Amino acid sequence: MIENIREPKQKRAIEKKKKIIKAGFDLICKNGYHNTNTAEIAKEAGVSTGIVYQYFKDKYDILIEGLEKYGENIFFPVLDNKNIKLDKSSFEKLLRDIINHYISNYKISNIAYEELMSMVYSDKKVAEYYCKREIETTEFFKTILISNGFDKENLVEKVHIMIGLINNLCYEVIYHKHKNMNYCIMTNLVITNIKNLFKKDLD
Amino acid sequence: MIENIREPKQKRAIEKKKKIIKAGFDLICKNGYHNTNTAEIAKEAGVSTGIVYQYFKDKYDILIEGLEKYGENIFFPVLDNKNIKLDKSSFEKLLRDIINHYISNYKISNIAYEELMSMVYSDKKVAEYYCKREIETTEFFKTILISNGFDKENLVEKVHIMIGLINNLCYEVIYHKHKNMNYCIMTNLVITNIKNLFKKDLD
Amino acid sequence: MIENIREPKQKRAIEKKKKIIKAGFDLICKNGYHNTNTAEIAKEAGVSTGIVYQYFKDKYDILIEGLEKYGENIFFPVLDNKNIKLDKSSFEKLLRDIINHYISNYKISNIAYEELMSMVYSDKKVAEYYCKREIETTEFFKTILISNGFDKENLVEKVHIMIGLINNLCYEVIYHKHKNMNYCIMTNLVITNIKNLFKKDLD
Amino acid sequence: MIENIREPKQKRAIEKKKKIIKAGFDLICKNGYHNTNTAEIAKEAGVSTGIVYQYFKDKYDILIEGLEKYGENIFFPVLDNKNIKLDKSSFEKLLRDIINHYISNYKISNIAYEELMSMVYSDKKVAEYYCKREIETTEFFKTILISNGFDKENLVEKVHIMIGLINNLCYEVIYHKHKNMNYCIMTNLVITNIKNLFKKDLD
DNA sequence: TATGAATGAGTCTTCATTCAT
DNA sequence: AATGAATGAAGACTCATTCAT
Repeated sequence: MIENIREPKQKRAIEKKKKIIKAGFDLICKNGYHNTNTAEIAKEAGVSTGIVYQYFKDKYDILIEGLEKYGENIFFPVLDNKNIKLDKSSFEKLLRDIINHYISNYKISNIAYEELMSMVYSDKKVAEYYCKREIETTEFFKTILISNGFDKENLVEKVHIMIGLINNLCYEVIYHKHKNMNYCIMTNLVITNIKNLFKKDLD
Repeated sequence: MIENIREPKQKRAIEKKKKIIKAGFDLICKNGYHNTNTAEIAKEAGVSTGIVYQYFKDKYDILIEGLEKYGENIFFPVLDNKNIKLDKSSFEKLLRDIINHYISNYKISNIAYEELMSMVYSDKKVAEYYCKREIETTEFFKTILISNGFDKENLVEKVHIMIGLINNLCYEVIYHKHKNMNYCIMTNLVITNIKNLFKKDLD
Repeated sequence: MIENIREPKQKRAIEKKKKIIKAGFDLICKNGYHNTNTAEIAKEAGVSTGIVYQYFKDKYDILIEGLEKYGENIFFPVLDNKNIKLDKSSFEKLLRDIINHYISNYKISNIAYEELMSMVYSDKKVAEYYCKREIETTEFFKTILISNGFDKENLVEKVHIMIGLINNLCYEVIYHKHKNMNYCIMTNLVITNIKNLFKKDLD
Repeated sequence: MIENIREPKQKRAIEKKKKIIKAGFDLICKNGYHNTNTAEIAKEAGVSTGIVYQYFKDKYDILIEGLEKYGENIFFPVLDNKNIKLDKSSFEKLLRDIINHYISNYKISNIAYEELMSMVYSDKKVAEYYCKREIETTEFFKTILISNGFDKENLVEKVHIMIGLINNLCYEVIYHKHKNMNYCIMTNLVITNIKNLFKKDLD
């Protein structure tokens, strides 16, 4: 078989491809991969069903491209580098900012988050993407902490734990699956916990 | 409409129903819900497709019954109550036991775990089941800790964080998605972390 | 193949067969032949599914036996012979009695009537039964009229037309599919019409 | 949910849709709704099963569209307006023309007629269609009669009875379920009967 | 006689993908 | 480059009937 997938060169064609990615990714995030069919995607994108298969190998391909393009906002929301100012006294402030940032991002895209998390556990490429984002995030925090004089020893492990704690917390706050939990207290506990991880660096 | 679902009364029939649940749940856990069809389930269980629909409303129903029956081994593996001995000096030992127990259980059923976690994020009833198990586990630890004199204040929140930490750790150990991580160190960090949570109780 | 259908001899067995006929016929009349399954029939009759096939060749057989047993009340409701008194002056009264009798019978079993009429047009045996009832009814009226001195000439044809007129009228009255029709006038017209048929006999 | 039914735009596609309606309606009329499956319809129409569901919601939809398209020839066959000339002396001639027209039409489509009549009694939409046709026919005759100076009083009722008489007669002639009936005499009786209905107008 | 468990062919419907224009 | 028509395999579910006990 010849490789039939075309990379659009013309401006209008590029726009079209983008529209398909957006429409497909949005629908999948909203209704799930299995509940979204290509006809819907084409309709939502305002194109014919046939054209979809000139730009994408298959339905799955749309998801993956969509993920690459929009996934950043959904898994481990990126922080604005410039706003991060960190010294020992402002560490707690930073943590609270991160938590708030995550929560407000998750709130916006919580349906997408659930649908994609589902695929993290069932699809290899989505899992890889999630992992990549996690590593990027880890690296990001590592860099910041190192440049602020934190000890490099076991830093990856500490950051990983930190991210896990934050993620768990935020997920709980957004979906509050457990009725009898006080999120204010939980947040404080998590922050204390993280500060304990970096005790040496903060003293 | 008539209620078509029959509860088998004969011994052999009850066995057959169990076989269907087992076959269905196993296949779903192995290949995913969408990649498992009723014909396969029937074949694997050694029955006809028709009988499946006499004992179950639909394919989904098989999953849910399977989950109720076998889910305990997959989400938050249950600990043998009798082996738990806890005083302040043995707290760390307990944590290590839990972690090892979780890891060895997850190792056995890691494919099932991933497939079901996928549904935790996409299916309401599976999500509810997961949540139920989480609450049961939380209650279990709460009870133990209280009966050993731990302070009740914020105990739910602390245990929840503890479980989150353990889960994250074990997941990472099993799947080690991140190459450059030292699990021994991570384990120690997590244990220290948890001990810090209960600092007051352990002094 | 051996003929497996058993004619029940024991009293209890005969009762059972009757129950199946009643349950089956009732359900078919209520929900239609295709929307009634044997499991329902068995359940409604309070017997097992297996036993059904010892008394009946198949589902269809139940319908036919039911029809033989209960059809009289549904197609061309039978008149009480003894109450019929007819002389020339009371002919109109008789017609009105018949019409009222038909209407009150159809009212009771109108759902059954529709379901069975449906089968009159699609099933050979039901059609035959309907036809048989029509002939019986024709004969019944013929006999009465003859014994009251009506002319035998073309009597079958006249009675057939009469029955058609009455049936149409009653059907319309029960279901009144047409909004703008005055049934009182229609009834009078039909009666006049029938009296015209037998003009010679009534003068 | 997206609206999945497509209205074909290309010429060939429109043809195909028509073919499906024709094939489906013909098969249903021949074998009955329940004895016709979509695969057969598709095969008869020379298309794939998939395309059927792009043009029709379901099998039932095919029937209804077929009915709208071809039902006129089956229930209450339409008369050619231009050929109808009516004055008092030609009334009987008109009646005989109608009867002959009905009989020759019914002869052609008698199997269809029976299958559809079956549905008139079991299916709501088919019943509605039948009723609509009956009303249209009533209106048609009303208009003609009025324009020829017939009295408007009770005209709907009279025409309804007339149509019933004709229908009954023609049905009997086609299917002659009763062996010992003289159709020539019956026809004459029916015509006399109808003329009696409009006695005032014809004098 | 009786039960109810078991069968499996049959049906409608969906949808990713390809094709003709 | 684009359309939308067409494909057909696959899947969930039903139910009349038979079988084992």
